[in-house]
Amino acid sequence: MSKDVEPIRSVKGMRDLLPPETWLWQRVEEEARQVFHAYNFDEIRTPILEPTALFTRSVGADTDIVTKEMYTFCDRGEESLTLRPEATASVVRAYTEHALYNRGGIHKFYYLGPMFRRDRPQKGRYRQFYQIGAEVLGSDHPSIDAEGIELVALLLDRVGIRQYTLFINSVGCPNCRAEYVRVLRQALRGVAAQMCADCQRRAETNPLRVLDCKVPGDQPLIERLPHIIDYLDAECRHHFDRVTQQLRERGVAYTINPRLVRGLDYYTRTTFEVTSGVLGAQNSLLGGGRYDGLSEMIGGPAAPGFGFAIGQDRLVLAVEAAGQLKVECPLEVYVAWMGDGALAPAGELARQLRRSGQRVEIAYQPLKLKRSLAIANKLGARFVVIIGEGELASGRYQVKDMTTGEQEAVERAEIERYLQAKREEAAPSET
RNA sequence: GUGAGCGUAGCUCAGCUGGUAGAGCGCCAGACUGUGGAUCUGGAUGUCGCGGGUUCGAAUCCCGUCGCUCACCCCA
Repeated sequence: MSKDVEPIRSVKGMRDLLPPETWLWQRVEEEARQVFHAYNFDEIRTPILEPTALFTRSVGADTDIVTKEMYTFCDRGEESLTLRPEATASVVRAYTEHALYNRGGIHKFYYLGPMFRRDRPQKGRYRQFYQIGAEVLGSDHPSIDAEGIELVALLLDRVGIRQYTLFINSVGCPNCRAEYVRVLRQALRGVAAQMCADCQRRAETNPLRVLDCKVPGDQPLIERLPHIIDYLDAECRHHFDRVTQQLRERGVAYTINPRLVRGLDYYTRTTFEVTSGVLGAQNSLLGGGRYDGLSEMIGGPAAPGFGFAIGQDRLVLAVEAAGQLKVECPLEVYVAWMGDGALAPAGELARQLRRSGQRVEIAYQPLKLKRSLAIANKLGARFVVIIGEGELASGRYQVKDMTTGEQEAVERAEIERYLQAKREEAAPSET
């Protein structure tokens, strides 16, 4: 490392994911894709950069995300662009832009990728973070909500997470929410003075957020505030009852949390969230809900939607804590060769095994056998094939099983089959 | 944006009230010229985050600054 030049570091709140952790990330992504495919969701990929207005209109111009947490800049001094802080708005934009609603039916999308939010970093919260999410567009049927939540439960199960709480609530439609906010403001007028400074401010600016307050002293007061569920109109109430009924039928355990109000403006009716105790203060693992008005907010047609986003950084933390998902990426074969004449034949064997899909490493330069074996051992190789003068002369290579230390001479042409047989006898149940 | 804690070898950390830099792990080599893991021996690596101050002398004390972490806030 040079002492004269200031080393360049990664941007604050953005981190490198290194192996072996990337193996775990891949596993989580593979499980997610499988579950999405099983529920007939298709992948959608939208740009990371969007016009700023997409988010100011959808997420809510007064939310913290828009007012102070977005990476916004002017492109060549002209258009205001923003690194996406979430993906739902983009998916709905794409749905509208390509007039997918004209194709009829219900559209089910999933996506994986980085999002950007200029928060102060802490555990489970980064400025570049990753979400695994899904959106269902084109129907407001309660079955959509129930199926999405069922999907989430299956995915959590697949990655070995069993310790979590699923909260559900309904925030109603704009009509009943307006009524509730009025009642809530009324109720707050009486007690706000006894609450924390933040709540006193929220009582004026965004009374729903008072319900989220974590200050212990405020809790008894919040308990006595009216619940939005009691102010839902008949249709919203019916919708909520159908969703919860279906969750019971589907065997999905949930807890109704009347205080669960999502932070984004576009949510209607169903909201839900999964929290995990292993995540620290940022305990929300995923969240989502219905957003029947979002499409119109960004200039599209009326198009009901439902979706959720899983915080992948947090999901991986929870997967690691649960310790159920074992990820191994074993090196199958290390090819050790001695003498210049052995390089070509050794390379040929490595190429053959690699083409059949095995993970193979080969020494790049001449090494003593002792050194080769030490490297193979460090790399965790299951087998080492040893090729030197004697092996070349006989046409039989030494194959060493690193787990048992046993080795035997195998005909060159038989090596691939031999390794296959050894693997099967070691793990007969796996295929 | 606010607050607290922490910055010493590649990693994890020790270094008491100031006296000139250490351990374990890892890495390299050898004991062992074609046999890894174990053991033993030896070796390399640090502007003690950075800048300033106090002092005969600072990793240690003081101030500032940067970075990381956690929490608040907000949220996945």
